[in-house]
Amino acid sequence: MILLNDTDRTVDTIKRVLLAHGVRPTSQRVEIAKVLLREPQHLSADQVLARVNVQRPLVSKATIYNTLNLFAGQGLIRQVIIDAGKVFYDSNTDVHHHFYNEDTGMLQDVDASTLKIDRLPKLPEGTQETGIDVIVRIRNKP
Amino acid sequence: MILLNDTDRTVDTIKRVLLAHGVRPTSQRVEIAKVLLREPQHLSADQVLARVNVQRPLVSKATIYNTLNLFAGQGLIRQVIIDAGKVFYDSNTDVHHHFYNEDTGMLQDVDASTLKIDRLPKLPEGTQETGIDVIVRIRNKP
DNA sequence: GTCAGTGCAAACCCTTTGCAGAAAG
DNA sequence: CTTTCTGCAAAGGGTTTGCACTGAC
Repeated sequence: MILLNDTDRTVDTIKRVLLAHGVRPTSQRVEIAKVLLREPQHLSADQVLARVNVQRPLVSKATIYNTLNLFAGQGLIRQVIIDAGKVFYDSNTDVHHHFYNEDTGMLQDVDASTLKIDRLPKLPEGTQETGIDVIVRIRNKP
Repeated sequence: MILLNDTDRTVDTIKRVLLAHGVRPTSQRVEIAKVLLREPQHLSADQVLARVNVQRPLVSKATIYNTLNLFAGQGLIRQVIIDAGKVFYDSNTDVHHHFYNEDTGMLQDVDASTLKIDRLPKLPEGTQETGIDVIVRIRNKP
């Protein structure tokens, strides 16, 4: 996981992390990384936009989307797709799964060790696996 | 699974299936069911629209969406969410999982027996499970 | 100086909605 | 007859794009 604690979250460290992932550290990207890499969290693009721009407008919506897609492509964060039109960006890139509460909309981590897939299917000829997404959908008991 | 072979796919049988699932069998719904319940398949709303209206316009886009959501709510079909804005409707309602080929966009069934989840996580307090979605993402080998 | 990155607004895509007319029981 | 369903077109929301400007190296 590429999370940075408070002392690590200096602009210099963040720049180094970005460069290590093949991402040019522009000021906007550093701001976005600062928000995301603070702790394990699930944020929508809109939430990232809001948090980056709390004080004053630092990054535009277009750049938020470009950057989130770039980060995801470089393995800095991970996309979690919940519903049509509900994408979360997960700053925890370790192998893990998710609870999705359909009543509250809340997304919650499921540690890989507590949901064990013990048999993997044979992949179709000529393909390679790029990841497994497991979403356990839950609802509040009536 | 609620699939109907050729001899079963009479309007009367389809109407009976719909009624058994608490769905009023209007002519549009019968047409949509006829397309979906033919075989196990993964269709987008647009594909369903196209197939229902090959000969002549029988069902409008709004009704396609209304009906697909209704069918999914009544357990006649199942939604599979792949990407933001990529929803497929799966006429196979048995417990099973999916391969998603990111290169071709193809969705493929994974039989439940070949992907075994042997340990389930403890659900959060006061919640009940409504389903588990597993998507194995694959890519063509270079 | 050159090329990549950014911001803005418009464009896009898929899905949902409001409402009047049509059909089902 | 009453209620539900359908169709149309318009609205909606989240995301992407085109293009001129800005900033990084």
